[in-house]
Amino acid sequence: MSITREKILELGEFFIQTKGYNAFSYNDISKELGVKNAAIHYYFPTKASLGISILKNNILRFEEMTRNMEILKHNESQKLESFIKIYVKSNREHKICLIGSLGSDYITLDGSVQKELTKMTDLIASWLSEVLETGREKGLFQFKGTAHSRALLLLSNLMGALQLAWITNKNTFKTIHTTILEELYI
Amino acid sequence: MSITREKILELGEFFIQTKGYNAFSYNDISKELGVKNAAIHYYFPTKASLGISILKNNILRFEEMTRNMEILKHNESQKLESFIKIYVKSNREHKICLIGSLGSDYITLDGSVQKELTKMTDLIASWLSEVLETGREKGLFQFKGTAHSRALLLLSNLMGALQLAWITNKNTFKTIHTTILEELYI
DNA sequence: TTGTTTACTTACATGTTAGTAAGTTTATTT
DNA sequence: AAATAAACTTACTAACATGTAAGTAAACAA
Repeated sequence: MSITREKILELGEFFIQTKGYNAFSYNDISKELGVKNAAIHYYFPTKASLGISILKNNILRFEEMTRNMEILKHNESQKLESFIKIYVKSNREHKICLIGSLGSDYITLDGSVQKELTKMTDLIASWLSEVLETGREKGLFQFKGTAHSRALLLLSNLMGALQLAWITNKNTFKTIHTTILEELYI
Repeated sequence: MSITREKILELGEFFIQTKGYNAFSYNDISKELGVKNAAIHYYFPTKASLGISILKNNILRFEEMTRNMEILKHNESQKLESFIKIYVKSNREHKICLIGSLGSDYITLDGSVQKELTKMTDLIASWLSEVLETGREKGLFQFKGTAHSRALLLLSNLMGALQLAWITNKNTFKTIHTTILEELYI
């Protein structure tokens, strides 16, 4: 409910997606916010607590998004494209995926943050899996293997594509994005 | 030629692939090696210089590997599988890909390290692209789109899969790995 | 044998990090 | 009007980071 708290979460997420978890500090956030270092500790006593809150926030937003898709009666193609749009937006904003960023720092994360990251990843993979399976049954998509393995393939692809785009710049992300869809649609 | 120098490079690479570039310190290396901090600075004055040397080393090893494949007259399937084997090994050793690890820290890297990382990535993508194209012409592989876009897709997939495997543990990597090959082979 | 180079160590400078304790201001409740 | 709670700041600590300067012991070269 606090506006400062919300801004801290927003900035923390931004820094994870740009500099990475281990490269950003409470000072980066406090400077940007125009408060002192200790003010961030007031809301999030430890960096792990901030990490957890950012992830919990993302889980809630993801659940809200998928709930809305059901209400708006999106079909599986629309659902998948909405999901991919998140990555297209990240790429435009020169950010990488939260999962990808925290994933590559996994070992250095506090166990509590690791747990939340795993939870979020499992949630997304499960949802994707269901969308792919239903879409295939309806004849919207075509692919070999299980929907779950396809979901993991897609997720790792989007994650990796954002990172590759940083290194090679150009339109690497769009190239990969297009190739994924070309293969999936009948 | 120096054995200490070689060991520093080895340890630096190991730490990048496990803890990440920003999470490991010269102290991590010196402790492991049984020398003092300043000894690392003797060989690599700055962390960026160490990063560059690790990447240059990897480029040399990659070029040697691909050269050997030509000499041993490997076909494109064998070439591709040798490449993928690097990732299978990384997964077994609980390491992520150098490109993926440094890629997600890209913004925080010194420009000189960024440049070397881009060079290495372009080299690998180009080689992969050629293998895929020739393999397709020979009827070994099947895929839509350009070989270059397929190469980027494959690379981002392998990169992402290693990171996802850390988060979800289980046999995520093998699942993705199998799915990639199923799709590529005729 | 003397000088130089190699491969370090000791010791330190400087900055940054996560985190804490105690105090202050402002708003809200009793 | 007094007490309390929220939202901070000030001021600090301990640890660790990258990096440097100066010294040293051993090997090697002239």
